[in-house]
Amino acid sequence: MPTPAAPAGRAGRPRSAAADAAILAATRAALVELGWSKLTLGDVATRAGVAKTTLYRRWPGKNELVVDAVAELFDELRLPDRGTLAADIEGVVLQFAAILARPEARSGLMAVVAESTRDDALRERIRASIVDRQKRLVLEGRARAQARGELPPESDPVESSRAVDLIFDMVAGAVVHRCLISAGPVDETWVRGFTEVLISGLAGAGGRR
Amino acid sequence: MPTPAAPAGRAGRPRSAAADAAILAATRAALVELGWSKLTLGDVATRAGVAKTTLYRRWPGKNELVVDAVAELFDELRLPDRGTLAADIEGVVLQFAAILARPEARSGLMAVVAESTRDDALRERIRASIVDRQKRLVLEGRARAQARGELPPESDPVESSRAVDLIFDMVAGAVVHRCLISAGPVDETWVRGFTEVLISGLAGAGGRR
Amino acid sequence: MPTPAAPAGRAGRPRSAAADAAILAATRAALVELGWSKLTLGDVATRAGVAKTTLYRRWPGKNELVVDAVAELFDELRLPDRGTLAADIEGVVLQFAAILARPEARSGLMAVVAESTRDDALRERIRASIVDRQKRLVLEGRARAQARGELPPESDPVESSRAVDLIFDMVAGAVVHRCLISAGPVDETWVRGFTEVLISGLAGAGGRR
Amino acid sequence: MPTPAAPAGRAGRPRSAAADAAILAATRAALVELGWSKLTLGDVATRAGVAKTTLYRRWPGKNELVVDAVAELFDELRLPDRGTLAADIEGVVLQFAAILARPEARSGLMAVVAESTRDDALRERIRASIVDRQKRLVLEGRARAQARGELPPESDPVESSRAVDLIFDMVAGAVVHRCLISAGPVDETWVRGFTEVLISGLAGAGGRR
DNA sequence: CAGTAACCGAGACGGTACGTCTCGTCTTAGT
DNA sequence: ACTAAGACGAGACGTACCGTCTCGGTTACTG
Repeated sequence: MPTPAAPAGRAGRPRSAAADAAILAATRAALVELGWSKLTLGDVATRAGVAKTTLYRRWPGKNELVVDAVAELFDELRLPDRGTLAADIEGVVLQFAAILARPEARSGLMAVVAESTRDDALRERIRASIVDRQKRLVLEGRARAQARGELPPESDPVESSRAVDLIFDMVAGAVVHRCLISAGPVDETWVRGFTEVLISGLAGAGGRR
Repeated sequence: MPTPAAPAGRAGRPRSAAADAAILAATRAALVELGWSKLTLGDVATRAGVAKTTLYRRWPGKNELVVDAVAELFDELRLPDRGTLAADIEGVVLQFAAILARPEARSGLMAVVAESTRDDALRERIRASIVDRQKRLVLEGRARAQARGELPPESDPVESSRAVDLIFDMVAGAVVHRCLISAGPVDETWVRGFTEVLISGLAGAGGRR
Repeated sequence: MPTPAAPAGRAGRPRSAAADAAILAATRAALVELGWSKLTLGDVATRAGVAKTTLYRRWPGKNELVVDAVAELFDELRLPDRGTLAADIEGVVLQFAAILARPEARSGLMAVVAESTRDDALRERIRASIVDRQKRLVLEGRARAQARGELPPESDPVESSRAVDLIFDMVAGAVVHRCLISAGPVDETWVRGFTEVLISGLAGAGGRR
Repeated sequence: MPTPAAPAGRAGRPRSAAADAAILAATRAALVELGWSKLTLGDVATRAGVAKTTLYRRWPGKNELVVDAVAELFDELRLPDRGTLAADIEGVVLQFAAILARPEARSGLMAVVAESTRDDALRERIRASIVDRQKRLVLEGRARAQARGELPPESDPVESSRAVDLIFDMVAGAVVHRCLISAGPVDETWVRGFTEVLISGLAGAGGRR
């Protein structure tokens, strides 16, 4: 993820591999303690036992560093097999909410999204590292539901991809909004209500088509 | 919205009323040009033709100022009467997306949300000035749909309030995620697909209950 | 000497007068301890109990600051009245050597001269603050010698000014070279030898003219 | 001049002889373009087509490197035979001034002198490489003047050596001060005036003794 | 209608972080 | 054992904002 070293990759001392991991871990630790706006790259470097120059050699700035540090968190998400589509969705929503309850994700994620509204390269980095990377969960869930006969198989591939995007926006959007904006609890009651509306909506809308 | 003047409001020169409006307008202008992270209070003061001291006398800091400046934007939202619940929702979603397309809203909103993850007073300010204030749209929409006979009347007031919150999270969340995170277009196709799933979901979930 | 405040001299908080003196004293202290090349403006600011910004608001950089700090040292020079021109010169030469023996003068003076070879504004600052300012000693000495009848009165004012410059170059140059470059002792023997050659030269050259 | 290679000079690849010359030339070129304070060893290495490591293996640091680079410049000085002592002195003074007009000498020389005030090893290096090395000019000049009968032969060898030092301080000091500190022109007028005073002084002081 | 208290602009203040630069060292691979 | 290349920890650079403070001056209530 960090900017690669001198392209030819030959001469000179190679970059320390350990430094990358230490920097990302230090970034998350600093996010927990200080939040995004009080996080400074000098402090991250100190925590990582690394010079500031080393950090700037690998990432262009705070935003890109935080994207990479946060992106790793979402790779922990797994789609549990609970027997039904509804239960699977409830499971993944709870996991997602649990990650968003962690301070390093809370303040980091929204902040880089805010920055990305004025920086196209950053928006792409977020899309590639976080958004598109987690759409796998929607694909897996749908495939599993189709195998169980809960959903009909795909016909139109364009329509199919559009549906994945929509579902991802609805699920991720609702959870993010609940956790971070309206700041209500993501408990069993809320998750069950949300899943019920979503499943009904998918069945209803799909059936009408 | 700004911190009120000396308590009882007695002696001394009163605060300039014009300054408040000038400061909020200057804040929005600065958000458009610079985005949240490069916005400085010194610059806002200069744009507003006001001393930095004046600004700090009225707002505790950048975050609170931006919340107030952004909150005014969402008051423009209106629920159009297009004859059906689906059409009403589509209308308000498009308006919401239009506001989120404006740079002063894009970068300001997400940034203060990010900051609010570490500042409870700020979270409350956001909830009061932006979130709760716009739930009126959901209430209006439901009332109108009930008047039309598209939705059954309320029975349980607790359940009713919970449903408003859920719907608000789902609508606002999906639009925010689409606009700012996955960064896809909010066009007719997407809005129709979203509304279809939502309406079916509400009907299905409501009917099953 | 420092850059003056906002010209109009009216609005705003006035500059602290104490800060100037504290900064120049701190600069000399740092020169003593660290020498010119290891002197940092951040350290000077700390010693003076002042913020770095305050320092940069008043001086453009290290060179100008050191010139001002060092210039004050040479204002201590006095032309003693020892009865004869030769004795007066010996007195002032010994004083000059004593100043050049102090570490704040030694490393500061040569360093700014070195820098001035590439910076015309700095060269002018040195000339105005140090060189021209101390030519008073030559003028005083000559006037006193003329009063005593040791030297004839001036006739041509152009020639007179040229002679002052030459004598200053010869005296200051010899002492500086002895102290700082060839690094020999400036003791009674050396001073007497130097003065003897100089006085004879002045008499001889003057007489021939 | 550079630090010698592995003591006895046995095993392994021998040091490139060309590198030394290239480094000193690159140092002078960098002095011309950048001056002492902006000269960096990394830049010198690049100009010389040499790795930074190579440079540090041969010189302890910037100061020593610059001393060696500048010292070579003064070896160009020659004592011309113009028939009289006065004319010889004028000739060598003009040559000296011409060297001090070159930017690599101007900024390099004073800077290392400044550094030498806090570094005894450096002062010795300067004295050995530059000062003592050029005293040959004074010795040659005196010998030639004695051969012509312009000066009496030496009697006391201690006194003789002391006189050489004094004359060197007076000549070099005056020229350096004129060129670099008071920053006036070293033209025919100045040189003639200076030489006149000096010669008279030597004659007068010598005669009186 | 005089006093005075709170406001206003301007700008200097002590801090802190920025992102860049150079230092002198170290670690590669290649000669 | 040397070389070029380049990453490394360290730390100063000069700039930009922060939020506070100190000024002289301006209102508009209150006594």
